[in-house]
Amino acid sequence: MPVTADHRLEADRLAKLEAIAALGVDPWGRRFDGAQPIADVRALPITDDPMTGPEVRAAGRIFTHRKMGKIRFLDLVDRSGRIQVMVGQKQVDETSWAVAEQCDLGDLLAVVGRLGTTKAGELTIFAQTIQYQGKALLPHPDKWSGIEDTEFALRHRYLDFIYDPELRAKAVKRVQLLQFIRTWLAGRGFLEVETPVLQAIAGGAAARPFKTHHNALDIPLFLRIALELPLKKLLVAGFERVFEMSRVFRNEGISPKHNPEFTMLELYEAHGDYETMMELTESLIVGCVQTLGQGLEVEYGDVRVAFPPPWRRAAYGDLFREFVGVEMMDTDGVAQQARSLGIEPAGKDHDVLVHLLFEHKVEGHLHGPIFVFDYPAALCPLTKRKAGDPRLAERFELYVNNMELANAYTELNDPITQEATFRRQLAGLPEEESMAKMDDEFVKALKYGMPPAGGMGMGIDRLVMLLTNSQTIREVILFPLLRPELK
RNA sequence: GGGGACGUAGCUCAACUGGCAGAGCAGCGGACUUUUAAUCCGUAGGUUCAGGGUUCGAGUCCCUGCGUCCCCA
Repeated sequence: MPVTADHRLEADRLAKLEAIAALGVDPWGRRFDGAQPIADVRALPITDDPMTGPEVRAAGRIFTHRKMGKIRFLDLVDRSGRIQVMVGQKQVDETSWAVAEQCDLGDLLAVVGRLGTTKAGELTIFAQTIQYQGKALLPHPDKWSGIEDTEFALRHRYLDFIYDPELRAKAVKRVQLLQFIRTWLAGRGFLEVETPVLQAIAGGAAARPFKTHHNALDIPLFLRIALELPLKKLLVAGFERVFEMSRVFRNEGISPKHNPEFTMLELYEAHGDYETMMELTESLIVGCVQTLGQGLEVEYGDVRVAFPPPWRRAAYGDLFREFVGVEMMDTDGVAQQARSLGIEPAGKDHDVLVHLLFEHKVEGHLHGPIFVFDYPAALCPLTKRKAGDPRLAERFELYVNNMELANAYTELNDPITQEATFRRQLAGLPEEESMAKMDDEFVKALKYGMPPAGGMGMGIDRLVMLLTNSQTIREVILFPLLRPELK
């Protein structure tokens, strides 16, 4: 099928594609066995004479080239590094030279040759044969300035990874972190499970869900906004230690810290509580920091975050008193403080006001890492009340650099209280910000007996941001959501 | 949702107060067997995001829309 060129530059490259095909060479390449990572090639011992150097095989993309008559130097890049290749008309076979003459920046190439240095001292593969591995029909970005335009980069993410090595490195670090977390949790006896993404009731968090429809059943369904409820059903089911690290979806704004789909880790440990979760969370994150091999002091923007344990633990109420200046249980004091911030207290639940004040006046001080524990109970419908003080819930949030990184509870396993908290809609809280969504199926599961448990949830994207010094969530997501371009 | 900035050649960017749309890289043709952003000679490449308006004249000013980014809620 003929390919049509949308642009003169594409037409130039199509002509070369045809020229390569005319040589009897498949312009889209074929299997090439034994390619050594370029970084490994670079580490090989060499001799003074390139003719006696080690024979190497490499495959990659043409990044730059310098043509000098009947000889050309090109820089080949693969996942591991970059190396110069010399292709001379007298040094390679006829077909290889003919192919080399049709090469453009961005094309894919495999090369067999001997490793040595040029007169200028550059480590070089002196090609004996080259195998064409594919054409770039569209011109790649400028070889030195790369991609500057954010929109172009986002719409051509695959190019962004080529021309922004830091972005690529972050993607690799993300994979390392996910692998570490999985291995670490498995080592502690946690079973990784997969629970439904499509749910009849999107519970477990306060967020607006994406809505879809199942045709055969003719029912509305939602994409999950959290992992919590099915995982707790698995505690009822007797799995005892489970985790899931996967996508959740929230139909809300996009910002430097929010992508509509993001990766959440949630884990549940039967017979634990929020204090066991603090220990677990601390060890897990310390392990994450160490696995990237950068020490326990991490640069983030213009601040340093110190992760050596133990981390500070502070009661929500104590922080509230310190930074708001009134007791969090002081109804009049809280209302007065709210008014001074321009928040009208009438018609709002006391605990809603408390948390608004907390967000305004306390969060900015939480450089962390710091565990903030014992939250106002009304905000926590899925959390066990504190022994001896039902106004508080056994919940903590881990703050690092003023950002909520993890959230954990002593899980509420009492179905009677659970049903009551599901039914209690807090005044002053928009419905999409409420976690109280009646879920009879979940309450029923609790009625069969869920063991006491600690549970923890962590935003993986935020963790990766923090540990890779990324200021936006886009930098740690392979393909961030973007409005499609209208044409 | 509100406010601000931006959108020019394939890429990176110029174009003064409104006055002939330009450069580097990439491309095309040529010279060159040791280059390192190779160099040199020549050449081509534009719906200035889209639509409307003001003006003798608009990339530039005004309006609307689209898109991206930033700040705020």
